[in-house]
Amino acid sequence: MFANFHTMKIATYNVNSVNARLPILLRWLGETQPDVVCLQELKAVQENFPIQAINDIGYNAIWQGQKSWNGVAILSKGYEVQEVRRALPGDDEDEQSRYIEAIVNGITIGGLYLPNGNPAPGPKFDYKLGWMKRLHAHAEQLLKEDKPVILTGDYNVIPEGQDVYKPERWVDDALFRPETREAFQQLLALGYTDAIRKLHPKDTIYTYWDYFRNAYGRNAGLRIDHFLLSKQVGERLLAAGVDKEVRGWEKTSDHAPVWIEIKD
DNA sequence: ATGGCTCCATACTGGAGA
Repeated sequence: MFANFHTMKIATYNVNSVNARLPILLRWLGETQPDVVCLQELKAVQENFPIQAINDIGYNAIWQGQKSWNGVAILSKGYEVQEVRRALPGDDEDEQSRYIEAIVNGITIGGLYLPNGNPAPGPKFDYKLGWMKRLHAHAEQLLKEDKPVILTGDYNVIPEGQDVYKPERWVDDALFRPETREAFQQLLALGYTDAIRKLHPKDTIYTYWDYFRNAYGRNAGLRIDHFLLSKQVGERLLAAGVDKEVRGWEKTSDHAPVWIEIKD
């Protein structure tokens, strides 16, 4: 007999402007039908989020916009998106829209857009490390609640050398510096699992290719969009991957969507 | 080491991204 269970598909996608990317976003959602989606880099103020077009294909959403940059959203088809917070705790002065959290089908889902941090060292790198410290504290707090947790989005962290096409070129970059990688490892040490690496420990897997020099055609990429799963979710993990072909579409983002499937 | 490309802003140029 086969086990009788349903699956739930959760995706993350840095769209690099939700309005510039709307045709591609709608096409990808229509083709892949994820149950839950976290979006980053909306690059739209709150009232310019294309909620009508998203509702029209069956998704509901919560989002936190910002003028020009940043912006995050959580979408779902078939589940209520129960908002928990729309900022990362720990700094009331931080006005950048980089974190949103909801309970969806009993799972706490944090959608995040971690700061880039370049140039490093400097104030932007300090902001990145401070943000990671706040994320660590919040990630630890979430584990104390009796709910499964998924923290997903654009981490702007290259975890290891195998996650970048030429690691020696990135040693001084904010995405790959020792402080950044150490902070990411400290998140995992709390008890979170890197879903892609758990299921594909040796594969070369990228989620981002820059717009320059035919980076996608040469597969000169980075793995910087991640799924961190609490133990309760990690035990339910069935599959994880990257919708790499979307990066090859016309007028596409520099990131590709990343997804997991879990038992429901 | 640099620049290549794409997006937004009140725009014919600059900042940010990674």
